[in-house]
Amino acid sequence: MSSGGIHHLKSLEKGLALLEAFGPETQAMTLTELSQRCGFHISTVQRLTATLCRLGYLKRDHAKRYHLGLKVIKLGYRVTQSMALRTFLLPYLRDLFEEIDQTVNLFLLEGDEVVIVERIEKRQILQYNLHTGSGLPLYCTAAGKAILSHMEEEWVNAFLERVNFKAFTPHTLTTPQALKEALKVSREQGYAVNIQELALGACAVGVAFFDKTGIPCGAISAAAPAQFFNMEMVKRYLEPLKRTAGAASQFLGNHKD
Amino acid sequence: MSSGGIHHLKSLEKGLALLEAFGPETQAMTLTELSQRCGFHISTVQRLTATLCRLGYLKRDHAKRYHLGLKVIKLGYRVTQSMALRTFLLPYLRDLFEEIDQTVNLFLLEGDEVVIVERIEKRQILQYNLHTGSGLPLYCTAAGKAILSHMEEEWVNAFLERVNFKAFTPHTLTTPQALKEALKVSREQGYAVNIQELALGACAVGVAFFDKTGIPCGAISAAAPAQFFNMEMVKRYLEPLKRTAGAASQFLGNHKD
DNA sequence: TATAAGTTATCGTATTACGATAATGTTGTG
DNA sequence: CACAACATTATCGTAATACGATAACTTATA
Repeated sequence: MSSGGIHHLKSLEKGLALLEAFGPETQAMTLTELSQRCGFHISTVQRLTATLCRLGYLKRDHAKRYHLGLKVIKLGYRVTQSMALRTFLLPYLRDLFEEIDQTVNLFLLEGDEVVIVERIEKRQILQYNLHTGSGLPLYCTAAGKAILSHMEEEWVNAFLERVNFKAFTPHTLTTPQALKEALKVSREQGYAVNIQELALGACAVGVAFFDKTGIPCGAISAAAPAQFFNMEMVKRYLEPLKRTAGAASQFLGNHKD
Repeated sequence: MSSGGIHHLKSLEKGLALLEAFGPETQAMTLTELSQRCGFHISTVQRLTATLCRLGYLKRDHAKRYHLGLKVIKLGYRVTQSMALRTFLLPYLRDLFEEIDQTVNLFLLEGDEVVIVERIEKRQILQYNLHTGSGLPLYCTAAGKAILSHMEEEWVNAFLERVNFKAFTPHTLTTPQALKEALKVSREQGYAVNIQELALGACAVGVAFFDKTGIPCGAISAAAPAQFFNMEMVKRYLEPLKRTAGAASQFLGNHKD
């Protein structure tokens, strides 16, 4: 009984941890590699992989390396399909995209990051490796800062305690002071901007929306290349962004989730 | 020890089954609903949901209904990120999209269906609810028929035994005979077409690719609205499609997975 | 071919997940 | 408002199962 609640279903937790061990750098792993990476006994990994393979969540190649199976994608797809907010907002997002002709994102707060739940991407030379499911830090994204700016000070302070600032670019805010100041401005303005804080060349404007208890739980953002980004543009995007975020808040307020 | 292999990690299997219980029609479920739907004892469901909530795979709203959590999306995202073939093909697919200016799809065979692994969608009036992770039948998709057409006859016969034909449109092939004939033509041509067999107004051309053992394991397809679709178009798309599918086959041949 | 490393199979034991039941909380109805 | 019906949470003894050590076997490496 190590951590957390009273019910602990170990093998379920371990099985999911095993799936989470895979990533861009670890596409294929052998039994022992998995055992080492997860810190599980090799017998345990053997049982886990056997079960997961049988269910289609893992595949094994002829070199006895394990890969994630397609069942995992299908599972991920289930979420977007079974998310009322996303379904509701989809037409609004399409309208927003048509109106501003820039990449638009729907983010939801998940722990200490924002996760892309829907993204309509403008095709251009510079393509980002962002998709539904991508998790991004709060402190260097327009969506994240928009959410933070509406959080209670207590919450923000606790967040600042545990966050590990990383300078993705020279423009990334990496001190609690700098971030707090930026959040104050954002709060007053009702929107947040990200000017090349996460990636050079990438800018965005984000507006938060709120659940029925008034807590910011997500944001809509519009992204644009740095060379086209300016205050005039922000002003132009602001009204449609606020309209879309407002629709989200309203939906969450009426549909008691 | 009901079915399958010797190792059976029940709670892992049940936990994943629980997640799979969610879908467009079942976005939010209570404990007892989940218990009924999955056929698990309520105590079991209680343990499963507690564990999954703690791990972020489920969320519970104030009405005590469970929803899929964002962790599931993130997990799904892991697959596409950790799939060598997809990473390799992405630029080819972008080129293909530019060249033909139609929606292109990368499908992989998974059981008796094809799953979209990557999709570059042309924006147009008619938008389909298809995304990465969508699973589609083999017998009424260009990709599926392209794969089937290169399968050994034995395999196809076994498939025809177990498949449950459903007429999505009046054009859907719903008999083994009709399908077999179509597959014969496809095999000779080296590509398969889907003319409004899955959805009215939707057509596609698909070309299969092969793993290193020569078994067809996926397909590239190009989709177009029915009003624009004709033989001349197929001819125009064929060469770039074959080129892309060829790249996939070559990749799978060299990278021993 | 010899040696090491990795994978699969076996098995007794301690742990854990199971499901019945009871207690508590919630919702709907007269 | 009180009662009933239902749903959720907590408790607990037992049976089952997941655990991990070990051995047998297979595959890579020098």
